[in-house]
Amino acid sequence: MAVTIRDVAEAAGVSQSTVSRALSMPGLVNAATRERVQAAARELGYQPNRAARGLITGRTGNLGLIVPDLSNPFFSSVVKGVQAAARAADHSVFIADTDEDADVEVDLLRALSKQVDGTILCSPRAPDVELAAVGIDSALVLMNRRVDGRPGVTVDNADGMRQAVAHLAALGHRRIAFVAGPRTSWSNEQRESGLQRSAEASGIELVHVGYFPPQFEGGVAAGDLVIASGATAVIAYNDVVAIGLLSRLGARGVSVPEQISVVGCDDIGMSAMTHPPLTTVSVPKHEAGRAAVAMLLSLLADNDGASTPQRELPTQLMVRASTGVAPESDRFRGRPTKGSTQ
Amino acid sequence: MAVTIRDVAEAAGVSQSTVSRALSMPGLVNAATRERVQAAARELGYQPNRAARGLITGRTGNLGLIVPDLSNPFFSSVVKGVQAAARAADHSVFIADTDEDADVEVDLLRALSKQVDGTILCSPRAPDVELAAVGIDSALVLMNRRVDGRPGVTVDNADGMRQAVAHLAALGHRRIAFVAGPRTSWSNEQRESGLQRSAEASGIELVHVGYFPPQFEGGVAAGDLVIASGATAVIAYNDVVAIGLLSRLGARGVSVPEQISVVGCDDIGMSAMTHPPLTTVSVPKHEAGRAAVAMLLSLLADNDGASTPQRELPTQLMVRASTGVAPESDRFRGRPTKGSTQ
DNA sequence: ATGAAAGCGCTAACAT
DNA sequence: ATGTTAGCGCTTTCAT
Repeated sequence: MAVTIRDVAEAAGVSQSTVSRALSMPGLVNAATRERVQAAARELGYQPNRAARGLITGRTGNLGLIVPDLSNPFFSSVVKGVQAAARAADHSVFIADTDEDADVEVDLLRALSKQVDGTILCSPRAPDVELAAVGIDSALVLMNRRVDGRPGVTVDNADGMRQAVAHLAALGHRRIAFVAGPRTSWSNEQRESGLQRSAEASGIELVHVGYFPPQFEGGVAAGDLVIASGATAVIAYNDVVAIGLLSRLGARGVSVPEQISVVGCDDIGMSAMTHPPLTTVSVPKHEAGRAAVAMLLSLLADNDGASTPQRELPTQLMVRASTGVAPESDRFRGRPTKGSTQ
Repeated sequence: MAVTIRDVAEAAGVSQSTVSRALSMPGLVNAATRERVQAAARELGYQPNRAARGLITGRTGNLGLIVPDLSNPFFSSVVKGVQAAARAADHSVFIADTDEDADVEVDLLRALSKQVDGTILCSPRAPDVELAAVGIDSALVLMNRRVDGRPGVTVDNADGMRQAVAHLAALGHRRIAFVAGPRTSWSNEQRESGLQRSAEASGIELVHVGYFPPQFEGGVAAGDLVIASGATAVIAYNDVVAIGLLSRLGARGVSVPEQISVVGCDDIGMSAMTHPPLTTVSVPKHEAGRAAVAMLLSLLADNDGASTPQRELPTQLMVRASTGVAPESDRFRGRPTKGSTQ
């Protein structure tokens, strides 16, 4: 059996409560006894039983994190940020993956909420009304989503798109394609509308080539539509899609950035390593994760359930080699190429 | 306050113990009362408090999973398999990421072991002696590692390599490069030695181009060495590295598979979507995750701490377009190409 | 088959 | 400043 608070109390010659205080609220005990207790605890290798503590404090010391797809590097970065912040605050985190399924999302949220003090719901796909309504037993912080009445951490997607458009416009592009992500993604919506506004403001023609799964294959599938669109530049919902796009453009023999410039979003690690390296709107993933944890913990600290803090983090365009000066015409299109798989 | 067993007991007009039995060991109570209790529980939305239950049973209902790097799609697949199996058995899982750091690994294992019934340590990088020695409070199952005295789930890496070599040999390749993964990776060691044996047996010359981080950039870095090696085919430690390789080969203007054939390992989703699609040794990731959970749970069930079950899963070569007939000579090498970044 | 009672390890009043 | 006591919600003897 593991060593309990009682063993420590006996070893130190004090009562259980003193041990409890010496360990949790050191200020409340005499320095001498405190040290004696701490020494005994250390010597015996005492580790408080979290279940027992939780039973009385009503806190589990656990956080939940729900993401649409762990295999998307964007989310694994967020996970790492959350993990780090949680560990620093002596909390553990349950991670769940919804496989992009909005229904699973709410179910998981309900299930998790029994076992954690609070949950971070990252890039939820469920509709606003559901998110506003879910009755759960613990705190909830949204990430990459703004819903009235719910605290949340977001990034300035619209400004990222503005930067991207400004960059492409400066390079002479006048017709830009957009490969959208899931319709149910708030980030996609934000990016799409931000893009639209910026394009209008700069007199750029925007071609919406459709909604695609936010995965490599989404980009591959979109590639041919992008080529057919006649655009000289394309902005993808995220880097994973942009990389799929790069792959398909390569297969079709279209060279980047000579014939088409490509811009991604998120700045996942791999995007700096592709050929060519991907120009992308960088999102502070770790920081967003940390911010969400901080918000959750502060919510738990001052338990006035009414506050719904919001925090928006900046985005930053990273200019790399996948974007370049616009080609003078689109004469290259339609020329059969060696790499073509058709 | 949440609804407790006491509320259910009152509502059903029975004692707490009866409620407990009706819910946990339905066989022990009268069918009539059982239904009454279950109805009451359902009506009140009763959810047993896991902390309270854990306090008495000594089980938390939680599992731990430690992986080297969540952003590697291989591990996110494993995670998904583990999650699914755990959920099916009504367990939650704590996931931790070591960032490929062997020291963090053991620390995390110790920390986790206090809060879970058992832990799956996936692809550990720590040395055998440490793994054999760690004294922890809960069960441990290794994955992708075989250590005496520890239960584990592995895959037949050597056979996968044998299949790959046989495939390449049949295509006429006589000189094969190998891009190794981390020296501390057991899988790498298995793949390397399996490869060596198969190459010898088939009279193939094997060129070891060095050890690389198991990431996209590892493959990029290895690319030039592979080209310089004079090999007509290359086998990479895993798919992520192989994809980095593909990228670098493309940048250097070396065409795959015409000039060099490329084989990966793991069969991550993306590998079927690259250009060209990647021939790879498929590893049953989900199944391995499920198997590890099953092993862990069975270990927990019959708590005779002595048994150390081992399970090995098969691997399967997936032949795709990145491998082809060996070029007749290596005259292509050194020719400057448009794609070169040098 | 059911109930009463003890207690898992801990913290939080309440005493001293 | 420290000790005593009473539970947190549940399972599990032990009675009945």
